Amino acid sequence: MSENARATAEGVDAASEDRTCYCPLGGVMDLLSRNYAIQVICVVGTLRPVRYGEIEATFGEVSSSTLSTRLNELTEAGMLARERYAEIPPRVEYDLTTDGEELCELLLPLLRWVEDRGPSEQ
Amino acid sequence: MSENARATAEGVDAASEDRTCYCPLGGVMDLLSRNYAIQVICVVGTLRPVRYGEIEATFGEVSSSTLSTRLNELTEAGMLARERYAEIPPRVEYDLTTDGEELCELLLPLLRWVEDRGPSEQ
DNA sequence: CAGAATCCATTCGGATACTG
DNA sequence: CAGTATCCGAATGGATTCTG
Repeated sequence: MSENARATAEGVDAASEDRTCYCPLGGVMDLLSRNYAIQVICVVGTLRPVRYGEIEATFGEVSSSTLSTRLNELTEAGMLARERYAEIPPRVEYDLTTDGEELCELLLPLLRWVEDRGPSEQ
Repeated sequence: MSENARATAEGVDAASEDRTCYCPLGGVMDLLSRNYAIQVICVVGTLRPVRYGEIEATFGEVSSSTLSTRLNELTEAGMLARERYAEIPPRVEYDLTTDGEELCELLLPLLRWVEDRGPSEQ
């Protein structure tokens, strides 16, 4: 979107036409609204590269199925890269892709801001 | 665009030391993961002050119940302020609170980034 | 106009159990 | 260790209807 897309009182009637529409969120926005998705990005970005177990430990309460699903979704969306090492015991490392890095840079400030205000009194 | 998009790998690496736990997402994170929540913040931030009908028009497809719910949640969370005018026909204007402004500043770059990469990716 | 209330299909995610 | 598969209750959000 461009800076000149400024909204004025007159822009009201053109609301349904010209104006930037944030509605059709891409698949990424959709993914980010899933449980722990944003946190996963940030955890990987903070501990990269990081193993599955570490991520799981970071969120003590998440179920493996949920975390696994989130990891797969973000990997398929091109935000995470999964490196599998043929060792015994198996080792898998997650890291951010270039896109993931960009996203993480945008997400970390958000998370920090949320933390700073603490558990708000609603 | 802004220059602060230059955190680079250094910022990420530096954070590798601390083990901040992002798990306990505050109520705000929870709200943001709801449908259209992030977009609502950004739409209000862009068109402020904005009437209910305008917001609804911006998202052509959202149902009034969903939008209304989101608006209430964000208002109660202190991100939005609702001003009701005793006129006929009734007029209600939504605006960002101070907190909402801060949040919007963090969210807009995210939305722009998502838009820029488009839905064509993968 | 700006919603609130209700109903309900769909989705989401936790628990559990099981593999390579 | 690093997941996947399955089951199922909980939460979500759309459609519809109604109101000040």
